[in-house]
Amino acid sequence: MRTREGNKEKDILNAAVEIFAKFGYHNSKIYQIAQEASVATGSVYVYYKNKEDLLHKIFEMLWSRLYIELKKVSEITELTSLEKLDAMVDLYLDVFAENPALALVFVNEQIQASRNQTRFTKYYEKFLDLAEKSLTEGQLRGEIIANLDMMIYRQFIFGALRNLIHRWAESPEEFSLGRIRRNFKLFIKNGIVQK
Amino acid sequence: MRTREGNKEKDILNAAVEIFAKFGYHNSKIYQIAQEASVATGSVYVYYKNKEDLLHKIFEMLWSRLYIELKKVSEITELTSLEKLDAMVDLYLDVFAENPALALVFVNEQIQASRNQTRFTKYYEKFLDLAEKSLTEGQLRGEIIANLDMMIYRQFIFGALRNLIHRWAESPEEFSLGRIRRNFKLFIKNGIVQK
Amino acid sequence: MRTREGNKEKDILNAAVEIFAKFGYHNSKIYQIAQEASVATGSVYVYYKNKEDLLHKIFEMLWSRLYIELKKVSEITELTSLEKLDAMVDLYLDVFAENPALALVFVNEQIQASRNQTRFTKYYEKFLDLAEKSLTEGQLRGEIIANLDMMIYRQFIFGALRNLIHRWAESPEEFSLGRIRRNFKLFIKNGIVQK
Amino acid sequence: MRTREGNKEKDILNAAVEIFAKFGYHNSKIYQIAQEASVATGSVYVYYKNKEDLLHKIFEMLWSRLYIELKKVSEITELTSLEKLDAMVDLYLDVFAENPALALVFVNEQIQASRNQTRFTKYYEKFLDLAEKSLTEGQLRGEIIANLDMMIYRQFIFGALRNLIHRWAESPEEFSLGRIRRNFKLFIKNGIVQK
DNA sequence: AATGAATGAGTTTTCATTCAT
DNA sequence: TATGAATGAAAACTCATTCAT
Repeated sequence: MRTREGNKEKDILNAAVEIFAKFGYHNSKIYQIAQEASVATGSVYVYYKNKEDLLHKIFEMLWSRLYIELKKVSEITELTSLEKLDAMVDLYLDVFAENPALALVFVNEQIQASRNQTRFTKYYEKFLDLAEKSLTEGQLRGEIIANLDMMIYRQFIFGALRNLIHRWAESPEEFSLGRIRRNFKLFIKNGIVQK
Repeated sequence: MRTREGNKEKDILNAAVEIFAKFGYHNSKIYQIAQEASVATGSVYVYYKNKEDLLHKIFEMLWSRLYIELKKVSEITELTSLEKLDAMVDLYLDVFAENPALALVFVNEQIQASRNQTRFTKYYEKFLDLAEKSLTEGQLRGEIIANLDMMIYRQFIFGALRNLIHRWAESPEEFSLGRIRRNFKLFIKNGIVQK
Repeated sequence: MRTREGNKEKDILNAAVEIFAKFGYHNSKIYQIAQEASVATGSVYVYYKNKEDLLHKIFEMLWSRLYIELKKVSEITELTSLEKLDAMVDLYLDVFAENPALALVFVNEQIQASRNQTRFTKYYEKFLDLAEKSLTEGQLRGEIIANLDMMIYRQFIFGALRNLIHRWAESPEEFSLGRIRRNFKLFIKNGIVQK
Repeated sequence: MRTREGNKEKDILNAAVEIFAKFGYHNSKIYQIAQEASVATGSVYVYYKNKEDLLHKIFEMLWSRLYIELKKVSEITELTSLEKLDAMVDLYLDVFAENPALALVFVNEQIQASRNQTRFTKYYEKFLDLAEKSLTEGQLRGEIIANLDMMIYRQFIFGALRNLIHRWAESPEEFSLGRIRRNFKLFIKNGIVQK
């Protein structure tokens, strides 16, 4: 619970992030969110249509941020495709860095958020498409192996990154973001085989 | 004693897997599971304490199978550590290969299954520990790079694998297991950089 | 649970007395009674129509015993009416003396037993009627005060006796039957005023 | 805030008294109570934790009233101990006089109310202790026989009174409170023996 | 007669959502 | 807007009773 200047709509969404992160979407009660936001239960419904809407708004906010950032990165022409890949990992981690609760909701409730709602699948695909584009450029330039199964690869790195963020959000002291950042970039590029 | 034509206990568990996979744990109703298993609602409670127990039994069955298989693989002395890593990926995929619904439950409900239940976290850690052991051997033999952050790496591959299984379970025709199998092994070992 | 020679019907009824005494009628489960009687759940229904029937049979057995004993006492012509009153108290206590569990069921479940069943009210009235007859004789003989409101008085002593039996059944070491017997007889006859 | 025309909390408790009196605690359904109180089923749970809580609140209210009244009586120094005893009988009857349903619940559900709850046993004991104190004073002043087994006696009169209240509540026209009041006081003090 | 697995009607309780103020 | 009391639909779970063997 926080003292606030008066942006109830934002307060409620932040509260929802905290509560969803703590108990999971289905175990969270609207009155808990209201309490966390220091508003009355009914006020939640002034700003949000229903419980599901809260979750959707969280994902919407998140995906649009991710997409905007990614767009920026993908448009920096000075970067090699491998540098772009690194930059994408960074932006991804940066979005969550300030807010572990948000990371937990993102990781744990993605399935629930997608149910009855194809919007996020699209966002998600758009995001991966953009990432893929950079990689394809890298192949043309000979920086990346030519016979890369992109469809598998993008799910590969996305899953790996998601799981590491999950670990970090659960125990930030054990899995520091810096350590994740450094190693992740190595793994996806070079693998682990001793040459 | 009434007839017991089939194995109701098993039927109910299989039905639960189907229903959980389709709707998610929280959106699944006991009567749906009963119906799917062609038994009365009350019969579910003859064999299982409650809804959560159903989920736990599914995970128990799964993890014990995974662990047994992994143990076997890790004890084959003839394999190099990289071959072992491949074998582990295979066994993991093989467990789910016959049952996409099971894969979906495993991937989507892990968090719910762990709540109020530390048992599975242990299984999971035991599994990763065993995998890690093989990798450490590989480092000693010079097959794997020495400066590998194992703690990050094991979460890296586990997350990647989980996500790929998820994609496959959702659309097996798009993401065939063979394709996943082949590419995954390449990625984790060699990365994607053109040398 | 006991080992028995083979009178299942009786075993089940005794088991019901124990379980009803321990948990109360409504909190008792048929399977508990079956277990206590070392029979299968279904066997209870071989001998008794349903749960309520068990309770009715217990009360039936009890009231018929009480009534038979009372009849005997009331027919002993050598006794004064005050001696008869004492004898009645004794027979009442004697019926329960050997079986505290039975006493508890009798005291606690009387209301439930009477619901949907007027039979016991009749027994009960018959019992009190017979007791009343002895008292009326006593009035004629001048042993008992003439202006006694019998209708109130009989409920008075019945309630008092019931409560004392209850106390005894709950903690026999604190409220011994002998002590109850002795004092009860004094109270109903002489009161407590110092003359 | 929605209108609160009456006092719903009190309405529900009163409704519970009526329904419990009519059907018994275990045969009463929450929706019956809600209906009797003209509220929705869920509203019962706004004011009371669960069904058992309703019963507890009834007993709490009752015992505290009884105890307060008793305290008052016991502190009137002008009364002899026998007069105090009479006054106690009066207060006891007065509490129920206006509400037969309450009397029935008090008499019939005491055992259920005590289960999982020692609070009421304490109230009950405190009540009897206070009554006992008055009697002991009477013994010192020579108003009451010295060799009175108080432990038995207090259970004796309590049981008798309870049963008479029960009869009255069931059929007030047959057992008028006035008649009970008058006779009860005679019985406990003087017994029935013609001197 | 005896069994105990199977049944499903019946009830409590929860909680997202509404709405009068 | 903001409130929070009131709602009632929905679901998990219980357990007396049945019945095929």
